[in-house]
Amino acid sequence: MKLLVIDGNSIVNRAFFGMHPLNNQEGLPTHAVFGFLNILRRMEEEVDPDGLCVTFDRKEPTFRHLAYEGYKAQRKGMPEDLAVQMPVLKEVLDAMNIPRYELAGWEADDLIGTIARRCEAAGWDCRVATGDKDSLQLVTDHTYIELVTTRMGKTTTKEMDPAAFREVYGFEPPIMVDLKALMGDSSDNVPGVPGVGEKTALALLRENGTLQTIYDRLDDGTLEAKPGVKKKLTEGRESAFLSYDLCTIHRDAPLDFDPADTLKKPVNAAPLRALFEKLEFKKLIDQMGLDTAGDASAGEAPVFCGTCESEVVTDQARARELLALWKGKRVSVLALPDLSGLAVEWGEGENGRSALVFEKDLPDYNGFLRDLLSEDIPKLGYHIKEVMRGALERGFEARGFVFDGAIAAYLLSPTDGSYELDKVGGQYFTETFPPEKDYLGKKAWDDEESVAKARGAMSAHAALIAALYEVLPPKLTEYGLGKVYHEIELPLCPVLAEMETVGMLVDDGALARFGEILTLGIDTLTAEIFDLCGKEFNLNSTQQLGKVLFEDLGLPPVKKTKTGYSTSAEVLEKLRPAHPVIDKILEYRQLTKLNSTYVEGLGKVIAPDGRIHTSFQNTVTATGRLSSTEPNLQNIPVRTELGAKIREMFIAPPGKVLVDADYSQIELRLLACISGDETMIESFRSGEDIHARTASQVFGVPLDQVSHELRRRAKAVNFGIVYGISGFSLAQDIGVSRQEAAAYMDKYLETFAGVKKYMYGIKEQAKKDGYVSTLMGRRRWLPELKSSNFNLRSFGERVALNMPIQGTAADVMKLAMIRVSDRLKKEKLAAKLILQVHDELIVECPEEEEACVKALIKEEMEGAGDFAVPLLTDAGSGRSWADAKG
DNA sequence: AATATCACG
DNA sequence: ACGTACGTGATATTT
Repeated sequence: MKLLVIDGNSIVNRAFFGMHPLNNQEGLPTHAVFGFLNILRRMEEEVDPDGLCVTFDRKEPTFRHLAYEGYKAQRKGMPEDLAVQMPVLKEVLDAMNIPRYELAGWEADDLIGTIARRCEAAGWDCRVATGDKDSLQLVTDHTYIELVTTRMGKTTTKEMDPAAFREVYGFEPPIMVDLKALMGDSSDNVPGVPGVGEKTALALLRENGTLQTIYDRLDDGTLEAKPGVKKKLTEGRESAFLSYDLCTIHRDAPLDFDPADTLKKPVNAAPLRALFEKLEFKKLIDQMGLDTAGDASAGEAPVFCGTCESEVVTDQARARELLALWKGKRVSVLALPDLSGLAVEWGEGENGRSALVFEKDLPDYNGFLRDLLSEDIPKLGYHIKEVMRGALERGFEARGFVFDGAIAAYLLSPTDGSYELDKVGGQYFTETFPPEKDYLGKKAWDDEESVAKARGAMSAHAALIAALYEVLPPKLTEYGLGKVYHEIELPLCPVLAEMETVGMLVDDGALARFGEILTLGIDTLTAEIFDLCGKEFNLNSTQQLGKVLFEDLGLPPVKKTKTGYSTSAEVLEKLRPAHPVIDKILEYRQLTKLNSTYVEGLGKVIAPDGRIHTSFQNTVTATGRLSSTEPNLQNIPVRTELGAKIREMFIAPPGKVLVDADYSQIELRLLACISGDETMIESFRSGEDIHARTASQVFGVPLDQVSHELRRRAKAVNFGIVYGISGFSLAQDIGVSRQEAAAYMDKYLETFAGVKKYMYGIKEQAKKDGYVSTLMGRRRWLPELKSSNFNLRSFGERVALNMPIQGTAADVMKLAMIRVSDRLKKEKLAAKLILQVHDELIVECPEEEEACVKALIKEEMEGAGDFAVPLLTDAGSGRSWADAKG
């Protein structure tokens, strides 16, 4: 038999800090309960126990706390938002018939220890789910700890059995207490022996086994240790044994516990359903099969299109009738890929109605689209850029969109990653919506049953778009996102649609020839590498390569990954002098990367018109940048000579040229403006070389004597500052000692005092507000800053620093794109914007427009923002991307 | 589906 | 003392 014990306080804390806040409509925070239930359900699935129970701390201080005042002082009260969820969670557990244990004066750890001991006594196995590493001392052959960690918002568990424990710590579980008694634990305010850290403590324990032995030997003079250590041990004796006591989990709590009580029982369905409804955990009701439990709300609150009548339009007369009806009305449009079909929903009194129109069914489908997508019918959409591209591919422009639900949802919460309609609907409404794959999936239209389902889903989603139109815009206004939404994101959609449609011309012949050269090189290198290694293997397998390098050839491993040896370029670079094969492998890597990702990858996506049409994603990044997919044209090589050859393959057609303009150091300029640092602002205003200036200040040499190397280092410091770097990483990056790197940073922040002030100020502000924003108001929420997890919190702090800078640069570029596109149209030029790479724009235009376009694009990019320092661009032109960039 | 690696700003 | 820079996407291997 097996029992799963959940450490209630620990897990609910993980859930609370690890998830985005969630409220029900009454404003009651619910995400801690929601997260807890998710973790509980997952653990139950993974562990598959016979019994289940949950333990909780009581607030009162325990007898152990009283023995040492510092302990209590360290404990902070729970955040209000979590505290109000605790009684709710307990109510839910009761309704689920899961026993919970709490005992005044005893900590959850002690209860768990007690439960585990009694389990073992009864012949049961015990699994403890907790995020608290202190519990690891409980690990035995029959009691494992399921260690729950939340990293970057994702929850994972690691099962710690005795073997796993030894693997990580190198000693037996009970020794953990001895270790902490020596080294202390600042997070729990356990003092330990002052002056003894992890290294010393581990060494002592390795030699002597336990704390008691160490002191016994100290007393009888047989302890082997440096005099300093002995002195510290003598002085810290009392503290050590007090710490030992503080850290020991007591397993003798007077708890009324019998493993048999924990055997699983069915839930009390009706009250549980009522609770979940109050909490708006619609999906849990579904998943736990509570739909029919009780009859709390059966029959009421239809889904938006629950009474919506839908029809499939197949004849022109009906289509014309509908178009006339929609004129001047507001309709929702949900489109299938390439506009091959769509659902149009419109309100009629209480009920919605929807029309489903498919290219294959309607004779003059294109004519229908033209009318529907004209200015005369105001439309609500979802990913309207896709509709606009679809229209352009059919030869006309889509107009009249007044709302894009996907963009609105993205701006409100840009870190969600994806915005499927059902997911967003589930976030803002209590209903559950059918999944998008009902109409986008592979088999969505295969048989009669799927078709009916697909149509229903499309109607429901079209109706949902209208509902989102009621809910999201007020929130955009409330959060100050109106400007970014109306003045940047919406007007950018037609620009992106046009860029994607126009695409970029590729010299496929030259690309293929380049591929042949690469292949020759790859074959030669492969043979040479096999020869040098004395065997053949799959060079693309990092596992096999690792074995060959570090086992067969006996090279020293520099770094490990979780699956074995690291063979990354960074590692290989260090190994270069050690063996001639390393060079060949690096070269092999470079060639295969170029060949498979760029030559072959790009070759596959050249359209019949000889051009590559990327997709720009405008609801993906957390900072407001665009991203580019299928193919990604924002990571075409440029940094190495060979790689840059790929850019020679991107060309203008005969009679045309490419014009390329990029912002010069836009992020650093914005750092200067956002932080208001006088020195940096002045430097940019006077047109200095900022990296040289930085070098001069930081390294203390005259401006005209800054060497190439010093400038390179200063550049790395400047980049690092924008990313919220630590001294360690800077050292790694520029290859100097940690102390040296730290000194550079100190000097930097001394020179640019405004930047230093910003670094601290923005973190404080972010912590207070819960978000950071760009100068235009784009916002990113930072729940990470409240995390108790050091790494997650530090990450949040770096993001707080970086997002306003990277995000403002993204805003500026988006504005520039709208301005450039508008100007080109206004001036009636044939020039077309075809690509954006974060700080770079590319236009294709007739040769005769070259000079004019170059001036225009420079003017519009530089005029896209008005800041304390000028925005400058470098512009060039040529027959290929490689030429234009020079 | 997860991992390792590497391309870009 | 933590663990080590922000933002992306594609490919190949392995599970």
